[in-house]
This record gives sequence, C-alpha cells and structure tokens, in this order.
Amino acid sequence: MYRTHTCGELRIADINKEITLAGWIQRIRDFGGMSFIDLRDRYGITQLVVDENTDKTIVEQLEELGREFVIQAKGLVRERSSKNTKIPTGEIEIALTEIKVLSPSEVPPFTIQDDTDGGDDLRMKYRYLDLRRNVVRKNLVLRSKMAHAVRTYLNAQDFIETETPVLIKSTPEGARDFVVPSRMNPGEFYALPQSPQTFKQLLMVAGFDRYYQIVKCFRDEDLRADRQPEFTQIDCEMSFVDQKDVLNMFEGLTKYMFKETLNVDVDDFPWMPYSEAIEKYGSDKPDTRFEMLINNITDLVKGNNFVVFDSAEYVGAICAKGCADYSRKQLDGLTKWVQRPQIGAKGLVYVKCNKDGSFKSSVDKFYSQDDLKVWAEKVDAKAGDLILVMSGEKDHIQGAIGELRLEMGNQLGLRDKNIFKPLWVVDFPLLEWDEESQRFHAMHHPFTSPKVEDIKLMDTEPGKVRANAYDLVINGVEIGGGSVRIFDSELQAKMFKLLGFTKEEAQAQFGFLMNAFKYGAPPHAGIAFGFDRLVSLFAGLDTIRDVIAFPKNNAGRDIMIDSPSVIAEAQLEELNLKLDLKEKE
RNA sequence: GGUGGCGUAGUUCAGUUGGUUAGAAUGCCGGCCUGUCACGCCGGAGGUCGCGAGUUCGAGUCUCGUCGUCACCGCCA
Repeated sequence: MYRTHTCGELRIADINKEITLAGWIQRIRDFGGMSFIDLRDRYGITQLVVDENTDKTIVEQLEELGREFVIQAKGLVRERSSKNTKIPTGEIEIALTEIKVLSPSEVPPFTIQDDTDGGDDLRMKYRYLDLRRNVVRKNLVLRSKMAHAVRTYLNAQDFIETETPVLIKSTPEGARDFVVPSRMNPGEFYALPQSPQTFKQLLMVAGFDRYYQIVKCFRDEDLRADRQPEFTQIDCEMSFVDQKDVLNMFEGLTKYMFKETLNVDVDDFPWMPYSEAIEKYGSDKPDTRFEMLINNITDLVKGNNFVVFDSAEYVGAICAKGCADYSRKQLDGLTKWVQRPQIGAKGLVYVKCNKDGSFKSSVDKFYSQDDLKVWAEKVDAKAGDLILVMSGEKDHIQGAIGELRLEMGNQLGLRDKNIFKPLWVVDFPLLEWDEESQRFHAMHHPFTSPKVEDIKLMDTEPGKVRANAYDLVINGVEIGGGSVRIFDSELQAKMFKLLGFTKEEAQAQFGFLMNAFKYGAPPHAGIAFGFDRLVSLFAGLDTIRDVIAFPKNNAGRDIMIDSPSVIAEAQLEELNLKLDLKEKE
C-alpha cells in the first residue's frame, strides 16, 4: 500500500497517527534549520515538516527534491504551532520519519498552480501537467458529475442506454464527414457519425421506446471556441410522444442537472417561436438574461428626406438604459464596432434621450424633437437612455443589431454568468434556401416533420413551411435541438424530393430508413444536447476546450500528440490509397 | 476561404521617434535563514527578439512574405 490517507483528508482529530502519504511536491520552503514541503494530490495539500528532530538522512535527501517529484512520505500527524486557515488540512502537519522518491521530475515548463504562468499553447502541449491544476481538473470533475446526473435521471425514466456504431456511412446532407478508408473493401470508406440520428430512429422502429446515449460525434468543419471536431452529445429519442412530451422530459432533465450539480433552481422554460426570436433578439439563440429588445421602427422613419432610412428595407432600434451620457468617443467606438467586416453595417445612428427631456441625435438635420419623441416612445426609452438605430437589408440588420445588443449587454454588465435563463425556441422553418447550390436545405435535418397545418405549403411555398423542431437555448448559447420525426415513408420521400434528391439517390442514401418505416414505425421524436457546451456553461467558461481532457486547437490539431500526422507508405498501399497533394499557389 | 490580435529569457510580459551593452517579474542555480504557507534576504546563470527577404548608415521597432497560435466571419442539417 502506497498510502494510508490522501493529501486532503487529515485533520486535527488525526493527531499522533502514524501515516503514509503519496503525491507530488507542490513547493519546498527551505529555512536552513527547518523545511516545509507542500505535498499535493487530487484531494488536497498537506504540509510535511523537517526540523532539528528529523533524521539527518532525510535532511540530506531533501537536497535532491524539486517541484513535481512524486514522493512517498511517512510520519506523525501533529498540530501546527502556526495554523493556515486557508486550506482544510491547515491545522496539522506531518513530522517526517521517512521519505522515498517514487519518481523524479524535470523542472516543469510552467508552474502547477491555480494562477499558472503558462500560456495556452504551452499548457495544451503539456496537457497532462495542466490537468494537475485544480482549476482545470474541477471542470472535468463537474463534467463527470453532470454525466452521472444524466444517467441517473434518464435511467429512472426507463430510457435504454444503447451504443451505436462509429464506423458508418457518409451522407450528403449536413456537415462534412470525417472518412475512414476500408482495407477489406478497397476504394470504399466509412464515415464517422455527425450524430447517431438514423440509428436512434431505427431503435424506435425496433420498439426500444426510449433511448439515450452520451456519445461522441464528428464534424469536419472549421472550429471555434465552442466547436471541436469531435464533441459529445446527450442523444435521445422517444416513441409515441409529441413535441410537448419531449420538451417536458428534457426540461426536467435540465432542471435536475442544475439542481444536482450547481444547486440552482431555474424557472419553467418559456417557449418562443423562431420568428419572435429573430424579430426581438435578432438571433435564433436569444440571450434572455436582459431585455433591450429590438424594435422595428421602419414605418416611423420614412419620408423625412433621410435617404439612408428612406431607401432601407428595415430600420431597427434598441434602447440602452442609462447610456445617454455616452461620449463622442464611445459612440464612435460603437460605430467602428458595427462597421467591422464581421458585422458589416454601414453605420450607426444614435439618439440621446437627455435628462431634461430633449433629444440629441446624429440625424437632427432630418428629424424634429417630436419625431424623435415618437421613436423614444416606440422603443420605451426614458430620459437618460440611448437609442441605437441600424438600417439596411432586413435579415442582415436584424442579425447585426442583435450582435450590437449583445455587445451593449456586455458593456453594461447584463450578462451575468451566475444567472441562467433557459428557453425553448420552437417552430423553426423546415427548410432554408441555399444561394450557393440554388436549392433548399433542411434547416434541422431531413427527417424533421413539417407542422401538419403547413404540409400543404410544401408544394407551393416550401420556404414558409414550419417544422416541429425545437432548440434549447440558455444565456444565448444553443445547448441542444431536436424535432418530431417523419415516420411515414411517403412524407419522407416527399421531403427528399424537396431537398433535390432523385428517388434513386434517396434510396441509395437513406433506403435503409425508408424501408424500415414500411414495417410499422411508431411516431417518434428526439433531441440532442451538446454536452461540452452544457458543461462549459455550468462552469462559467466561454470555451469548451477547458471541459475536454484532451482537446484540439483551432486547426483541429492535437499539439500534445501532434496529430493528425502522415502515415507510412505501407499503410497507404494496404488501403489502396495514393496521395495527390495540391501545390500551394 | 476571409478579417483582426499576438509571437522578445524556462514562463508571463515591457521595450519610447528606427540609434550605444534588449529590461522587469516569476521560475531555475548557489549562499544565508527554526514557523513558513506566493516565506524573506544576497548573488548568479539564462536571448537565433518565430523564420525569410526588403527599406536604411543602422531594424526587436518600418514594409512584404511565411510559419505558429488565438478570436471572429463564411462554414457547422
């Protein structure tokens, strides 16, 4: 036995016990005549002491020790003469009687402390050292607890946890696939799943009734702080349910996770139609922690010879509370901010609602005090508030002013990480027009059912068909989404036709699913949560990297193991592959 | 594919208008120190200023390219 206790458990009640600890040396404080060693493991830190009573050989051994050495230490627990109230073991220390180096350590490239001196690159390269730090490990402990809560809740609701294959088939819809060459089937490839979508529907046909899985998914697209090429979903499907049943079940799961892991009670989740989210928040994932809703003032601003507004399809405004005293510099800063290519607005019009009831705007030349008063009433602006107005093409400006709203929320400190505001966004469009390929794409996926009352529109105005599709959004983060599925092979065929598949293509790609539907498919619906995002939201982080033990960087590289990498010529040959690398221009 | 930030000691950063020998903190090494817990004090070592070209009498500093990294846009059903 290497140890009798962990480094986090000894207390004043353990005084005079002969104990053995094992762990990493956090720090040595050498006083010449005496020394202190902080010994660390996952559970905490315990102080070891060497003084005049300690065996001389131990004093000599001490010279060899350094940070991050793994040692085994035997000694007597005793009360400290000067206590440290900052740590749980701070009332005791270990008078050493024996010390053994289990494993020496080179000087680590950065300090293993909460406030490390290491930068992101270095910490990623030595991820196993970074994971020794409390602040990093605690995120993975939270992740473990949340996964446990998911299983506890769904098992209690009679869900069956089922694994689905990882080597599957490439499909044309959705994200780019990661592919895996098949040695036994020359020239053919597996794909890694973007999600277990079709398999979980087949499990419903199989009568499983309730399925879930905490499962890796893979998408070969460009990355972000909240997107990794491999990520984890809480994937679920249910039979004989409608949309409300699914939302209630997973609202229950979400509340359970908040309560179990953060001890937070959240309100019932409001349902917001997609159209309302776009209209009021300029986003399909609204941050409802604060108001500052977008108002459509297009009709109020026309006919004053202000050509920018007169020619605009849409004019939107938000009201920033208490910002009437923004300086010229601040307003210029906001204007520059919206003119960045990422937002792409031409400009920004402001109206200051002064304390004395007058208005000062950047368009005073065109609009009277009375005109501006009408605007202020429309956007519910009071004295002391600042109205920000953007105009242009409707879809673009709604999104842009939505971004401005979030930026103002940041500046005003309205996006508190300790407040959680979940909601369901419902009634998504079934299809969206893709300019590039000049055809409709499924907004959610091709198995999403249209709303019954909208089916008749499928032939006439496909773009207006609403789907039985829903997203869970918390604090402006898209946590998950799902839909009621098509379970009728004829309706599914119609859907494929709308998506531009020929009968033959549909049969080749998804024939297995349509065939399955011929043998008694139950009505079914499902949902999937992005587990990494949910954990990072709970942990108050902006990136999912810190809730993944071994994440990849912006370019999809693992800089610790240095992947991806080239493979041996023999491997290529075995797979019947030849490389044809494009020369860089 | 695009836009922007960053790249200087082991590490995190500073470095003025282009000008002599590139600094600080921390870490590391050595010395002193019996109650520290971010110990303290004294001393020391440590640099291909990412890489390559260019402008210039002179480049860490300016220009172009390139590589790495981060954030965002496109993309991600």
